[in-house]
Order: sequence, then structure tokens, then C-alpha cells
Amino acid sequence: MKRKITLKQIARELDVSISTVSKALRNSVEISDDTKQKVQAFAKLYNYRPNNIALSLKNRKTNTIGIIIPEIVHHFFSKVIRGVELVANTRGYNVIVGLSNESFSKEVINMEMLANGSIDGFILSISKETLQQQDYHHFNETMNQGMPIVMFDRVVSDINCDKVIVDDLDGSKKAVSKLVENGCKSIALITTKDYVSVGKLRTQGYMDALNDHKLIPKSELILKIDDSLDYEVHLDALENEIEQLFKANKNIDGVFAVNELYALSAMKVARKLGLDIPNDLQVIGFTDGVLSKHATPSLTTVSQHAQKMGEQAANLLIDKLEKGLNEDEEEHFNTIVINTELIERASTK
Amino acid sequence: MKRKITLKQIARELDVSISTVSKALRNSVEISDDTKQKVQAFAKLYNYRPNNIALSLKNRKTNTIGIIIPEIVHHFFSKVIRGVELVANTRGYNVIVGLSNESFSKEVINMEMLANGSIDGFILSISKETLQQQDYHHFNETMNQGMPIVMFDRVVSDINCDKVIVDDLDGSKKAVSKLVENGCKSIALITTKDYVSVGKLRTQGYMDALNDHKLIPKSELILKIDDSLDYEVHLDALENEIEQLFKANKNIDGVFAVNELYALSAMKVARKLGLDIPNDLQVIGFTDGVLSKHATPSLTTVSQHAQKMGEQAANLLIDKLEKGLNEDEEEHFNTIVINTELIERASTK
DNA sequence: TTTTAACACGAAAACGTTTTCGTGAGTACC
DNA sequence: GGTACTCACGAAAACGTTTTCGTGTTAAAA
Repeated sequence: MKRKITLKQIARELDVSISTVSKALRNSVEISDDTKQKVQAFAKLYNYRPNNIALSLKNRKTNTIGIIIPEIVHHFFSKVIRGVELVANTRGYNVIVGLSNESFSKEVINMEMLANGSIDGFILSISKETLQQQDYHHFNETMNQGMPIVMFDRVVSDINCDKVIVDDLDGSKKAVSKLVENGCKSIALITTKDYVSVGKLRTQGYMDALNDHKLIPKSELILKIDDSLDYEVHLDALENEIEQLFKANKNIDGVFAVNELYALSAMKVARKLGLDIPNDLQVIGFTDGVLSKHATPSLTTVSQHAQKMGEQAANLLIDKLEKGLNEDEEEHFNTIVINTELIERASTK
Repeated sequence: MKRKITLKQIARELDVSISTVSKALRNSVEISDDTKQKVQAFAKLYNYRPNNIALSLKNRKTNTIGIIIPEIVHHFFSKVIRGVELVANTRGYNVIVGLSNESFSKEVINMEMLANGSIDGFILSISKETLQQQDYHHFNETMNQGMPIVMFDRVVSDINCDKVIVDDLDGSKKAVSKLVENGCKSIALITTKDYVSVGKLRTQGYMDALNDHKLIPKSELILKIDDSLDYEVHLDALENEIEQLFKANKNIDGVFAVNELYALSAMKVARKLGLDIPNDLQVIGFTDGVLSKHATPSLTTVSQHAQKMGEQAANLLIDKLEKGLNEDEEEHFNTIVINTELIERASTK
């Protein structure tokens, strides 16, 4: 087991100075062809590679970006990571992953760990707890130290940074409009509590679509789920709430759900109540997930293009990192809006 | 926008030496209480944190582990990552993620990028292409340079390193036995080509279970899918193959599939052919995925405990990293076998 | 008063690079 | 033969730490 070889060892071995080795390997004109050949051959033989850590220290640049997400076992987020990784890799960066697990303190700790030199910038989506507490000091502190942040999906307007978001409002409008155009008269909305910004926007889109079609939104058709409890576990509770909704409003003929699980649960409950999808009830979800595609019937959804979001976020960040920091120049922040797409499957007519 | 503060700056500001600052912050007895207080107060005020990169260089230890997986948009792998992250974080490590995308060259490049000082050790699952080519030089080279590797799930016996695997054989045996005990007489197997080790083992488990129950395996009941093409895209092709299988063997009353998608496709085809699940046909899959739980009918599966695999792998790696390398002592490699668990749902009686 | 010991701190090396600057040897020119 | 270059290379600094080993000052002991 031989340790990795260093410039110093090569230098000693060939009886030249470290500087000479370094220059020879970088093909400097300062070095004679003879020496270059000798050094390069030796380096190749011993499979020399510069130590990244030393380079990072010297260059004050790690070529690594940190991504912090609330949860990794989730199609949306893992697709975003894939996008980030793809771009990062082709542009010569590595990706460090941190999970906040929807917790404020874990988010803070994770960011602090990485902000101390390990990475050049952040890509992140805010945890639910942070959104609830509205405590954003860690973001601002990080940015004040000159470390750029790109937020995606879950963002807040209070913070000035680059952002990549989905056009939640328009996506929801498209979905609900589709239901209306397909003949639905009484469309239910299954959404989350308002502190999750995307939930709020999607609710707004639902409202707007109804208004556009001269339909009057009825509060009894809107079900706001408290998703602070892990709904993967409390599936029963979720289905129960939905069942109440259906039973209290027998005329429901359309459902728009702000995520995949809510939509699937709605379909499950409907089936249980003897409703036929899509004839008695049409359902649309909002998601990029895999469940929709393989559900029975397969679920019409608003696609978020998660991977594209990741790619854009990575490009935004790396562009900023490499822009060369012309001092004093007023910093400018971008917000990229990713268009949604309605993917029609079997749960709508 | 102030840069992060360093020891040098604190030293200059307080008119002491760098060494004094460093020692004061680490509460050394060499430093007077007066000075300590002064330094610590100042450091706290300016929120000083040691630079990780400098520490890594000095200590020749990055406290970062690299994880290389074939694909991140996959429940199994993202659950493993979650397990790794969990353990890594509580033990003071960060996690860098690399995706091989099932490609040999990407696997090699990714490993080389990380092996040059960025991380202390690897956790990885081998890409399909690598398994096919059986070219493992990059693993051996990495280990020769003193960087430990822990492989999980997809492993090969040719390589000497720590491993965490699922008891594929036993899991399959349990599943197929269950089908037999539930009255199935003619059990089909939907598996992959043999070069994926887990596919091979699961096939073996199927055979063993049949033999145990004095049933004779029939080759026409075994469908080996070529999964080199992305089955998420070529869903039709997959379903077609399965349909042929069913049509050629009308007596099939049980299916064991080595992954979730195959199982779901089998159910879909069966439904199309008018078979009732579980009365006419019982199906069991092998997976940790989310599809099984929400499928209709929900799918009985062999659970792999992916997160636990990640945790064990991380512990194995960190243990090795921190064991202190008593020279000459013969290195010992562990293989941890994770037990599977049969989760019974609605696709079996 | 001299020796010794404790105390409080600083200088410097080390981790592995890259890069700037200096310098000795050789060559060409006048 | 003296001056001016070019050529080929080395020394040293810098990135930010930690740690070992001095060292000067003061107080206690002889």
C-alpha cells in the first residue's frame, strides 16, 4: 500500500526542485524538453495527480458545490440532484449533499459545516420548519461571507439571491382549467397549509382558474392538509380526511391535488366510494413522481421538470462563481421560472 | 461582504502571534487566562470558524466520504444515501455524491476526481457496465493507494474489501416459498440477465425454493429481461415480453419478479388478460420502493432495508478510517449481510 | 546574589500546490 | 574581452491550520 505520490517525492527522486517538477508537468516553457520528458514520464509511471485539497487551499476555490435539501427519498429532490450533478460534473465541479430532514437546526448545522471552506456555493431548498419559523439569518450570514446561494422550488421573497422556481400558479391554473374544460362543475382542491409557499401559490392558481371560468370557489371544497406529520406513515389519516370531503360534497366531479400522494389517495378513496375515474371523477396531481405514471388509472399531472431545475440552478451558481467578481459592481440576482407541462394520462377525459 | 476571518487576521488585530491565537482558541494551558478571554471573545464576535480545507491539508484527513451510485432517481439508492448521510453526519463526516449513471467510464472518472485527496474513503455500488466488462482495476488501484472502499448491494467476489449485501438468495427463497405455500403450482420468474450479481442470486433463490418443495423448475417459466435499455422508457417492450410469457403459459398462477417495475408490469399485463390478483395470480416483487405500497392491488415484496444498508456501510467505512492503522497488521475485511423481510400486502393471499 | 523553574508567548515547520522572482551558466554581439 | 541576452532552473512565499520547540521574563529557591 503506497501513499499517493507528491511533487516533493518526484523532485527528490529525480534530483530537481519542486518548482521544476510543477512547471514541467504544466508544460512550462521555462523547462527544457529533456527535463520535461523525464518528469512527465516519471509522473505518468507513478500515476501522479495533484492533490485537490492543496489546490483548493492555494486557489481558495474548492470546485465543489453544496446542495441542501429537506429529503432525499423523494423523486422531485433526487431528480433535482441529478440535474445539479450532471451540470456540475461537466463543468468540473463536485457535489456535496446535505439533508435538512425538514428541520431548521439540521439545516443550520449542515450549512455551517459546509460554509467553512468546504464548498464554493450553495444550492438549496428551504426546510418546512425554517419556512414556518421564518428565521433566515443563516442564509444571510452565508451570503455576507461571500458565498453565493441559489434557492430552488421552496423560496422566500425576503431573501435576495438567485432562484429557480416552478411556475406554480400557472401550472395549477392550467390543471384546473383543464378540469373545467373537461366538464367538471364542482372541483375540489387538496392542498397543504399555507406556510409552504408552493402550496399557497398552487391554491391561488386554483382560485384564478375558477374565476377565469366564472366559477365560484367554495371553501368547503378546499381541503388543507397539515403535512407536518409524515403522511407516508399516516396514510389512513389522510384518506380519512379525503373521505370526509367526498361524503360531505357528493357532487364533486373533479379533484386537483398539490402533490402526488394526495392525488393517489383521492383516487383510492373515490374507488372505494364506487366512483369511476375518469367518468365520475377526474383527478389531476402536481408532481414529477413515479407513482403517477404507474398508478391505476395512471394520473394526469402537472410536471415540474425537476431535473431541469437542478441544471438551471447549477448553471446559475457556477456562472456566478466564475464570473470574476468585478468589485463594487452592483450584484444582480436572477430568478428563473421553469414552465410546467400538463401530462395527460388516464385520470382525465 | 466580508471574507471569512482567519487566525492571521485575529492575530494582527490583537497584536499577538498566530500560534497564540490558535492555542487560545483551543484552551491551551500555555496561554494566560487574560489572553484566552480576549482572543475567544474576539473570535466569537467575528464568528471565527477554522477553515476546513486547511485542516484537511494539515491532518491529511478530509472527514468526507464519497458515495458513488449508478443512479440517484431510484428509491433504493436514495434510501441508501439517506442511511449513509445519517451516520456520516452524526459521526462528523460529510458526503460527496457521484453518479456513474451505470457507465464504466463515468464511474472511473468520478472515482479519480474524488480519490485525489477530496475524500477519505468510498462507499459504492458497481455500475452495470462495469459488471459486464468485469474491469475492476480502478477499485484495486484506489485501495492500493490506501483509500478504503465499502461496496454495497452490487458487489463482486473478485475484490477484497468491506461489503454490505442483501441476502438475495434467502429473500428470494422466502418469497417463492410463500407462493408455493399459498398454493401456486406454476410460478414464473421475471429476472435480469445474469451479469448483475443480484439477478443471479435471486434466480438461484427461486430455484432453491422450488427444489425444496419438490417442484421442478421449468425454463419456459423464466423470463430474463435485458435491462441494458432503460426500462422506464421502454415500458411497452417490457410489457410485451411479459404478455408473451403469460400467453405461452396459461397455467401460471404465481409470479416472482426481481424488482418493482417487473412486478408491477406483470400485474398490469395480468389485469389486461383478465386475471384477478390475488385469486388467479399471486405476485411478489423484490424491492424497497414506493410503487409497491401504492399500487393496486398493493404489492407483496421482499424488503431490502436500504437505509439500514447505508448506515451499516457508513459505519463500516468510518470504523476502518478511525481504527488507527496499526502497521503490518493483516487487514481484515467484513461482509455484512442484511436480512430481508417479506412484507405481505394485497397481491398475495 | 545566583540558580532554577514556571509561565506566557513566538518562530518555524509541516501539509501539497503554484507562481514570482532571482541567479548562474552559456552564447552572441560589438 | 566585456556587455547583454537567453536559457534552465531553484528559492521562497502564499493559502490557513496545528504543534513542536525554543526563549525571554519573572518569581521562587538556594
